[in-house]
Amino acid sequence: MNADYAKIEKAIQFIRGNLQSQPSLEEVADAVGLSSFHLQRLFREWAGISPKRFLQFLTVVHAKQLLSSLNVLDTTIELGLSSQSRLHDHFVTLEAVTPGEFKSAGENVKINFGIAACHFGRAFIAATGRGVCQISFLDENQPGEPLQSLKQAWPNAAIVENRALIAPLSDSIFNSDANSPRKFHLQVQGSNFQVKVWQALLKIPSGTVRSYQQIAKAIDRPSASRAVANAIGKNPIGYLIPCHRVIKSTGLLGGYQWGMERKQAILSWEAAQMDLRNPG
DNA sequence: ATTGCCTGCGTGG
DNA sequence: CCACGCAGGCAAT
Repeated sequence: MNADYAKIEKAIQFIRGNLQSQPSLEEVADAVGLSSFHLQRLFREWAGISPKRFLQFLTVVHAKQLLSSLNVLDTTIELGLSSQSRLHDHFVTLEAVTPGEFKSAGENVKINFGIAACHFGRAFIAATGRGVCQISFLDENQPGEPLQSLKQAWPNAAIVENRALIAPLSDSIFNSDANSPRKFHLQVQGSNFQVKVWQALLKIPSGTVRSYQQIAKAIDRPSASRAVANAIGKNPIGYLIPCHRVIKSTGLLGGYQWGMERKQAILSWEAAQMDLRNPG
């Protein structure tokens, strides 16, 4: 299931680079190095829908629709009220610690970390006794980076690898099904502003997106879209804090610290799940 | 769909 | 306090 992601990523990369020419399935398959039949099957297994449908989710038009359909309802945003359309979302609580507080109180913390395969590549996951404190997707060119930033964020902690502990955790994060949502507790450090932003992200339902501007409004700092973007870029807990669900107001994706293809993949996958459940 | 100009704002020195 | 850089926005093309 995970080795597939590499292929998916390649396919997305190719499509993004050739948007204007609307590549056919065959061309995409060619670029990835698979037969079109194989690629078709791969998509179905990975996303649950046909490639054609999936590729629609990659377009700017689609993203714009998601943004504007929300605007019609309300732009000032009550984040998180669309609970009926919520699917495959986790219930996440967040415990925030300022860097200052951490310095005095946060010693003798033990952190377990591990790397596990998931739907979107390999994930680096770390947790204290109190909760998850980091989720990063592994860049195979910089495999040491996540551990490095973990150490930097928690300089006084005892950090140990514990695959046996992390593997089931990873499983429950990435493989929970819509009918049995899991509960997670997160432990993060950040400035007040950053924490506010991250909390706002938690209220974006799976399968939908918001613009940076909308998040800025939601935290009552309507002109701070840029600062919001910066804060989002520092999100230490990928996926569970769904920073991938924030895009530019133009419908373009904006950036992603773990790679644009991955952002696109996660968004499209979530859109696909939504689509499966709620066709038409 | 692409480019370039402009901006406000949190962050770190 | 100031300078910096940013995962943005918008208008012009």
